[in-house]
Amino acid sequence: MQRFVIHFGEMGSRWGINRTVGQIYALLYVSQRPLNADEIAEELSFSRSNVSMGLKELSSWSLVRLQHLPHDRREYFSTPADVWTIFRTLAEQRRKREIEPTLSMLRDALLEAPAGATDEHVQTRLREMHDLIELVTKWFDDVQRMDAATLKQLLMLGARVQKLLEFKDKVKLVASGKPSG
Amino acid sequence: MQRFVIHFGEMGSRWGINRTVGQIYALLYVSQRPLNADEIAEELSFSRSNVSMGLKELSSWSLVRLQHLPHDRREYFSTPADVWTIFRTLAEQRRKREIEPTLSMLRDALLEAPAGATDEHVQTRLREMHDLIELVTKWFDDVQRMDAATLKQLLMLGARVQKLLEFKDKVKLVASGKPSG
DNA sequence: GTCGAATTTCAGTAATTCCTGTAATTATAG
DNA sequence: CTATAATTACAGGAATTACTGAAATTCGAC
Repeated sequence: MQRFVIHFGEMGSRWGINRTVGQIYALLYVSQRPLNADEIAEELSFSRSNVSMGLKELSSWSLVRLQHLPHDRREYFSTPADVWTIFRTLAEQRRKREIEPTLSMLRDALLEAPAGATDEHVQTRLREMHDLIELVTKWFDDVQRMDAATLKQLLMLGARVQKLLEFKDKVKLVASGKPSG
Repeated sequence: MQRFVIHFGEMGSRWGINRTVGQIYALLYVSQRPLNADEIAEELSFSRSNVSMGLKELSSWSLVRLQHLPHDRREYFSTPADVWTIFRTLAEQRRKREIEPTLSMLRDALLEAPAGATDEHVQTRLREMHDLIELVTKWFDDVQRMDAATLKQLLMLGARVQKLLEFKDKVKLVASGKPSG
């Protein structure tokens, strides 16, 4: 557990979230029961206020759940029990914070009238990036709506999905009366 | 172009790569021809040595290509023309630097003998995370080997892949002689 | 080999980000 | 409403990261 928490803290810093936040999340993730801020501060030897900031950050990412225990007015925090839920939340939030702003910046830039050959080339490149991001994001969005079981099935299919795609094409060709190649 | 470069710089800092590196990459991405370090330094108003460091960083991620022009001993840098190539490289590198270390940390932790109920719960959680990451990574790996056209087809299929999966199951049932549900 | 242009290294400084303690705020039990 | 536990905001210092200029190194032409 020690190692896991520390590793997560380090990974966090490679990622734009800071060490503290990473460690808090890791601790909540492995904890058997919800923890309050004092317990977290104690366990990780962070100041109480640092923990408060970290929890606020995690809340803003919708990555932690806040709950109250009977006869205790302190706030207790936990992570979802299901890793898939965590995965989805993470993807959704990153999309909202990083992908969407980038897409709208690209769209804006593409609306401007190009002034010369250089501008035109720039716009071509921007459009390529825009289209790629949009395609990948849309797909992700679609896939995310699937229930966990279907999603898992799709993932486990792996590269064999290619066979399935080829098969589908064949069926289509047959149905439309064309000879299969 | 201005805006694109600046946006990329800011996005970079949310990401663990610094502003300078982000901007250099963005500039190379939209540039019509390879640029040398002096040109980059000039265009972005960074010091020559900062650019050198940035390019080194980008090289270590295999994100830029180095080439020489005839009768010019300076080094010229460019990005791949194809956005899909960039996408793949990025995914591959992040996997190597972030996913693999995490996976091996998890595996190590899972090999340890649990000392008590708490440890057992921790290991359960770690295993859940390990399995998820491994599944997603393996899938990504598979998919990455596909040619661009197949990949694009798969992405464009989006959620309709679910239909395809259901169809596949039906075919299997029929083939094995069971009645379809 | 020597020369000189191009690149990199590195030490020091600037800038940013992180973290803490204290003070202020909020919320609830009585 | 009051008392007090719990949480949060924030200023300032600590730590980290980014950036620069100068010196060192590399590299190719001659």
